Amino acid sequence: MKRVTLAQVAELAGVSVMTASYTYNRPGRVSDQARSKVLAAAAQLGYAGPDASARSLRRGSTRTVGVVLGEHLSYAFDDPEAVSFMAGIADVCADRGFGMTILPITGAADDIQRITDAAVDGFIVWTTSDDDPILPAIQALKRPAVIHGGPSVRGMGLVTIDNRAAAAAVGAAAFKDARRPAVVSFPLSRDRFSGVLPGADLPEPLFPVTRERLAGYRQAAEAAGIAWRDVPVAVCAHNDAAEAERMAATLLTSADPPDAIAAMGDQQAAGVIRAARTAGRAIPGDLAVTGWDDAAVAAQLGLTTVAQSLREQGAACAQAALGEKPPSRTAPWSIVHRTSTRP
Amino acid sequence: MKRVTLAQVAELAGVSVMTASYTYNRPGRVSDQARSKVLAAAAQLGYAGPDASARSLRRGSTRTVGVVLGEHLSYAFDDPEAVSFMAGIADVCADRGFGMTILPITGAADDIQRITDAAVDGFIVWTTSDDDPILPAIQALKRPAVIHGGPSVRGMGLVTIDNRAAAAAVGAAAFKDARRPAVVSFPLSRDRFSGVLPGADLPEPLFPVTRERLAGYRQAAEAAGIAWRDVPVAVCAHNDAAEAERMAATLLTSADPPDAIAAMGDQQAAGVIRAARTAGRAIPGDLAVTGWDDAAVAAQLGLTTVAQSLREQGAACAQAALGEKPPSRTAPWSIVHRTSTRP
DNA sequence: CTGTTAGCGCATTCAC
DNA sequence: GTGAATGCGCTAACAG
Repeated sequence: MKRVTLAQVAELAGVSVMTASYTYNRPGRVSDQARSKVLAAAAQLGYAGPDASARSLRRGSTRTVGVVLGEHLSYAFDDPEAVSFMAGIADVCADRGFGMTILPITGAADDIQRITDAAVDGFIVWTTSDDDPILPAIQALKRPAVIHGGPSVRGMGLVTIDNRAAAAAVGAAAFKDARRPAVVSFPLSRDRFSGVLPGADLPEPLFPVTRERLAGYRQAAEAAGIAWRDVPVAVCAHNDAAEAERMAATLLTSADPPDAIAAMGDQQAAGVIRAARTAGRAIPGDLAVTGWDDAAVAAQLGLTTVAQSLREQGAACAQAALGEKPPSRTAPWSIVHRTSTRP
Repeated sequence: MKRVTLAQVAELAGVSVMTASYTYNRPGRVSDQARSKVLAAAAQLGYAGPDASARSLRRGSTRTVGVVLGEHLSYAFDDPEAVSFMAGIADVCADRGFGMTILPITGAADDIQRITDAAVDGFIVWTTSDDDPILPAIQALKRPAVIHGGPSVRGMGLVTIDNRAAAAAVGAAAFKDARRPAVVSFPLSRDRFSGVLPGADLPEPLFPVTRERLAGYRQAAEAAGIAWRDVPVAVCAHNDAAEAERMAATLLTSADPPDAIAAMGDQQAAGVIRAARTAGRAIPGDLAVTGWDDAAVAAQLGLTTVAQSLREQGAACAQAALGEKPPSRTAPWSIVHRTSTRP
């Protein structure tokens, strides 16, 4: 069973190749008679429509966007934030008749190969670090590209909220009336260091999102009269509830335990809350906690958090990657005050 | 800035097109000298590598698999089961250097168009209904295709567990010592009917997974001496915790409330447990509950459930869609007994 | 190790 | 409303 071509269909239908092509691409420009002959011939030969690769080559576009997901793909799917971002991309792609190709980054050298080989018209890159080698690779492709979160790269769009301002705002809620604030942080760089350090001793974070949020938390701490060197920052290697719970347990059992913890994600905050329960701390009395993203779990737990629509940001990225419009750069956010912080 | 071609690179490098081509595809077959000339020319022209569409056309394969996700794509990403299945696919694709294109199904007529237009070598279809029109469309493409869960379609592979047997087994745990068992079910068909009916009055389910699980629950009920007509089945329009919670609340406040509920997913079971708490029912004393999939939430809630590795099944689907090996058909499962059922 | 030939399957011209 | 020619950018198959 070999591949059936449009030419064979045309021949069997007794029309030219172009008439057959029009039947699929501009049905209106073909007479009913010709069209039905073509369709009949196609059915008889088992021709299911024009070949996608040939068509892409011919028209110079694949009608597909590539979504670059850092680290394990599984991580991306495990992360509800990433997932709703993807859903926003999917909304736009489905509407425009575009496909959406997932380009998983494994950390191996062939990542770049997969990027340059991808049959896509544009790229959407999920938050990564300043030094990620895929960035120059995508840049060199000179196709429309957007980065979500950061970093900001010449020639590529950026869709993000003002992470520093939002962190300062939610940090203010977290650290209100606190004597001993702490932070549970996303990874600083791709080497995935994990451990607790005073804020002032942290190495420079290479993930812009992490860097900005830390800067905002620092502002909030200092506004509350606490020096950054006195704020323990628990750096997680990965963004998940389990590691955050372990980190929070460490903090809470230390000599001078925190009475406020600002996390960087709702999942992390959920882990912190579990650790607090285990340690017998009341929330917010003994410990104020804040999250980020206003996920479902935030509402369930009464978490004060930063609300942003990852879904809308995903949609904005998709539009930019399709070349429809320049990315907005600054997406809206707001603080949702709930019961996990002191009133 | 026009598209740079391999021919231009070859010309600038002073070699034939094939030498340039080999430089990218079989670096070993080219002298160091030629290779560096080609690379230098490419760098000078800003050539980033062979065009993916042209390459796909030429070699007759796209090195990409298509993943067909029912309903809203967002649903797929919102559902942790689906997500770990996707991660399994991604594992295999990343390893083989394949891309992974998401083909979202919106329910509109152009779904089929998107399927036939997809530049993919094979298809993986996430659980759907017997009458889903995309099935014949994919079948007609005569490319490797696998369905997860069901239905079973001629010419397409199937990767699934024995849902009926697993349902009978977990149902036995759920309905142990129960006088009034009930079921919280996935949708029966794509029209998304929602409501509570006696088991015996249900319309024939068109989703094979739902059908098989219902059949298993029926076996379990009858084995416990309860007629299927006496088992209320709450059919949800969607697979999420919130709707399951509402359904369970309805069941629990009815005249003759259940003392055992077998759900079809852990998320649903989590919703049932929330409803039980709200209604002041003790678990498993007043109400036994079972889930499905052994997700993280199941361990947290002490849920008796069916364990299966969606991730491994995703990987198996990917291998089949790549034509590496025929699908296994029957994946392993087991019952995990925890504290949500009577000992 | 390198080059020549010959299309892959289709859609954009531009005729008629 | 239909058709003939042309080439999109690349690589398999063979020579040399």
